[in-house]
Amino acid sequence: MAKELTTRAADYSQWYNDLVIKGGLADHSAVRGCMVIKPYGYALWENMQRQLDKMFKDTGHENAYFPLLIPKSLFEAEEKNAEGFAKECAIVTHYRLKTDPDNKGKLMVDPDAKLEEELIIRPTSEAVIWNTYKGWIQSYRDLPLLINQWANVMRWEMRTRLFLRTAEFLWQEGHTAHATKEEAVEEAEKMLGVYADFVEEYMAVPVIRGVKTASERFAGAEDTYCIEAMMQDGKALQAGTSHFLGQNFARAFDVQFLTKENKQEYVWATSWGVSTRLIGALIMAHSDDEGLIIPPKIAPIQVVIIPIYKGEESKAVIDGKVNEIIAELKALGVSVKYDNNDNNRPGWKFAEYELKGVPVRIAMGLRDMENKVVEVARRDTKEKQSMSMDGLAANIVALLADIQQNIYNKAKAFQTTHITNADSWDEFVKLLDEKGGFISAHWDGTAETEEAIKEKTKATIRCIPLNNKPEDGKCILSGNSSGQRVLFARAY
RNA sequence: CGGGGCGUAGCGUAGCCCGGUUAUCGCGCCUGGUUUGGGACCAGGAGGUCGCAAGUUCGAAUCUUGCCGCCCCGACCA
Repeated sequence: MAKELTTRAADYSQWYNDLVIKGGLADHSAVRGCMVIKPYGYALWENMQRQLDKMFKDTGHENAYFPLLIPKSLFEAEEKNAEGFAKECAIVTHYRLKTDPDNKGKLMVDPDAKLEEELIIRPTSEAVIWNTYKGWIQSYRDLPLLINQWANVMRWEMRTRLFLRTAEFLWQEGHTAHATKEEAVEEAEKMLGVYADFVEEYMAVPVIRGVKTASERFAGAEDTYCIEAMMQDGKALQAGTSHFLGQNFARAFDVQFLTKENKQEYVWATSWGVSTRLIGALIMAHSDDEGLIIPPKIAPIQVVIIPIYKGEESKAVIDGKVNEIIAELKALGVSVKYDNNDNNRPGWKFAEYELKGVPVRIAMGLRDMENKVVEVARRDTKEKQSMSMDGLAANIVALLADIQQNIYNKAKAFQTTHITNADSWDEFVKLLDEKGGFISAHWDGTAETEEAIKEKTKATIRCIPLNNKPEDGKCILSGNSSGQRVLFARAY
């Protein structure tokens, strides 16, 4: 890599960009703040998508699709939500171009084709979805309504970063309607659990489950639950959110239902989402200076096989044996790539697949064939070992599981050593500047103090952990009494 | 949106301050050959609106102005 893993912001950004681009995941695009996701990156997203989708369906949700464009009048219906997103909307104002009479070969916006009402390119779909739900919900029998959408959204962010904050990004957004408050809160918490399970089990990134403070809440929500992950430079990243929306959207879009008792009531709502930002989290949590490290459970390629041969004849012999191995691996559900491309030499391939983060590499030459072994290298530790061809596939499956666990353990150890208690202001500031990570500290619960801390240190309250234990203490800034610690960090 | 940097072949770049033959080098690409256990070597070859536009000049990659785009830092960000 061009730059080494470091915590200096500019160098870390360079390191991160190199990983994304050289790892073959994505490119910068010529369109402001957008990116091109390359086939390898998209395959990774598809694997994540497939697993998440399964988990959503296992919890009773169905997929649907809603429009990209939202009429301004709909968008502004829920005031807080509209206000929260107003600053970062792209807006469609015209529907036609025409040739420019003053500029040959160029096109201009046709002033006669101005829309009467502007259309907002969705930054999130609550408005258009709740406007639709109004027509779908009449009775308690229509509830709960549990729907998810896979879509792209656009937010005109001032500053963009590959995968972490692009102007256009891919995500899923779940939008549910319930008859009771309790059921909606339960749904929001349940989906947060689904996210946490996915990110920890499949992406091997440990997370803190928590709830946001009022000032960090989603625009239009009553409560925002989140999972927070720790990156290798000591900054936190919000990896997913789940919101209890109360009856805010139901009131804004007049979504009422008749109860068993024949009473009109507003429904209770949730929304929840994760995006391609998860790929950014994956990269920054695991990768090293040699390139990406992708956990086996979501890796587009789990095993790459590289033949080492001299001349066409030996290549044919090795091809034959490798095809047997591939068949055995595939039978056990392992995704394999055999790179017998003659254009690149083995050393080049070794480096290439390390950059791409392929978990296991098998190399086989004539020497190995004679001894009935292969050379197996694991990406996470870079260890190499000789493995017998007898029972190879089963051993590879076991190795993949071991790698998955090891990647998680390493990230977990990093997270654990980067949650530090601070009991005084000086300690708090020193930790932020010298160590980073999550800092567990007492806070008096006021928005003023939270804002003041952010102002002084750029650290925000990432969350109040769900499993928090009550503990008496004094706020690190104001000195007022506090009943529990909260997690602070500088964040992406 | 403020500050900084950059834009020259597919990628990375030299040249620019101080204007002057045919625009430099590396990687990649094409052809042939030798190679292949950690990013091979030799020989030959192809590839350029120097981001766009206007201006200054006998002459502009180089100077001036405007515009466009990208990256980094900050502000902003559920």
